[in-house]
Amino acid sequence: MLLSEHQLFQEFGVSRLTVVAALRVLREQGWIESQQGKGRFVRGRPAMASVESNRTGQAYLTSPETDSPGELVEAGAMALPNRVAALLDAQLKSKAFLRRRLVTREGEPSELVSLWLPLELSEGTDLTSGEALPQGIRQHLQSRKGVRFDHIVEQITARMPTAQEVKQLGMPKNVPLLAVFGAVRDASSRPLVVVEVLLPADRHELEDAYPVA
Amino acid sequence: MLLSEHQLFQEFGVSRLTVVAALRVLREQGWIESQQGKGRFVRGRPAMASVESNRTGQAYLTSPETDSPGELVEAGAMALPNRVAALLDAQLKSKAFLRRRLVTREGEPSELVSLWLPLELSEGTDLTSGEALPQGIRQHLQSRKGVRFDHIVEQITARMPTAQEVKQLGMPKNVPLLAVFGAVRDASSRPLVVVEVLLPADRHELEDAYPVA
DNA sequence: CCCGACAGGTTGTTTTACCAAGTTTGAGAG
DNA sequence: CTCTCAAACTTGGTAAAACAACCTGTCGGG
Repeated sequence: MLLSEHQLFQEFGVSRLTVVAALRVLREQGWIESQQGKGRFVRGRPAMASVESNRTGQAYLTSPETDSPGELVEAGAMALPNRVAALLDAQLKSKAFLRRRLVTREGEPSELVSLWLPLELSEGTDLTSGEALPQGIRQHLQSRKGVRFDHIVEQITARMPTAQEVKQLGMPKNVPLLAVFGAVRDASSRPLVVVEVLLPADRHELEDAYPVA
Repeated sequence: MLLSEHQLFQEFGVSRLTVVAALRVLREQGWIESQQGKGRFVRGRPAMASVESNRTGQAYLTSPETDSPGELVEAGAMALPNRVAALLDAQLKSKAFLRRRLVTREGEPSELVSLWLPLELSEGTDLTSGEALPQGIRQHLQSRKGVRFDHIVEQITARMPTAQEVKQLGMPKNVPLLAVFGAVRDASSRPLVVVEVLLPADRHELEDAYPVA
């Protein structure tokens, strides 16, 4: 149990409102809980703090490409796969700019990361060049094109790899792939970019932590 | 741009602090943003509100079993698989209570949901009976055993199904399984329960939405 | 012995007042 | 015409005070 509001604002020489405002922050972050008439109690959440929340789609958009070694395997305008066209609200069989990188970890091919951009969003950016971006993709697009990332709709599926994917990723052909699609949207729900991450299931798994509602 | 604080508290006949408190809630929920000296501006997030956040582990713990038709295929003390033992901080090859249900949708087998409980947590609960629970699992355990769910660590993997799983789920044997492990913990990080959900990848995918940090 | 009223604690919420800090605008000096 | 600067707006934050709702123990009376 915590000290009462009265004790706290006397001890720290501030007003009651200030104490309440501070305790409200703690409550909203989940550290304490309060019961009217009884008091405030430490709930304790060093737990969630030690397990980082780790959303796959997010990571590839914020960290610079130069941080993870890899090789650009494709960059240019391509016809959209159906699923990506749906996520981008685009016509079936229409074209968009594709940038695909094979990321390597410890010298071995590890995952295949693809970025689809509508053509008008790719113009005037460094994404069309063959170089690795020294800046995060999110940072780059927000400053160059004036768009604002707001939220991500993430879909996770599993499927068997194609022959080409087996070759590129150097994986056994009877092992499934984890496929993560992240559709980035702005605040008015307009799709901006789609990221697809292909992970061989024998070498990767996804982990995330979240509070119970 | 919104009306200024001055205009708002005059119009609604409340104090300025009340207006500010209300606007703070809107800001924390992402609807508006405020700039000191300029004003408050609608940011607009009907988007995130329309896409429900949908965590797989969560769903199976809160909704009652009687809501989803299915059949109990296993209930009793079992030796723990290695991965589950690790998630429960238990000794390898130790035993725990297993409750496994085959959930059916539209008359067809759809997913396999397994619940592992340490033996001391299963005592005195209705989970050991063969009946479907009319209450959510979370509700049941919190009231019967006095434990409090705090957060979930979720791992997502893909693998090929075993022969038994192919038979139980009535799925093709060359289609991978999406496996979701949810380790439920209390506020001090002590593991309470592990849920495993097995989803045939040709019929299921996971979808979730989250704000860009 | 039991039970209800009451007092004194707690948090929840609002009001009024004041000052600080950032932005914009326009009047006046040059 | 241009520049400077002050005034008037905005949000951000604190102080002191009051009342409401809730919990818990104590002190009675039955």
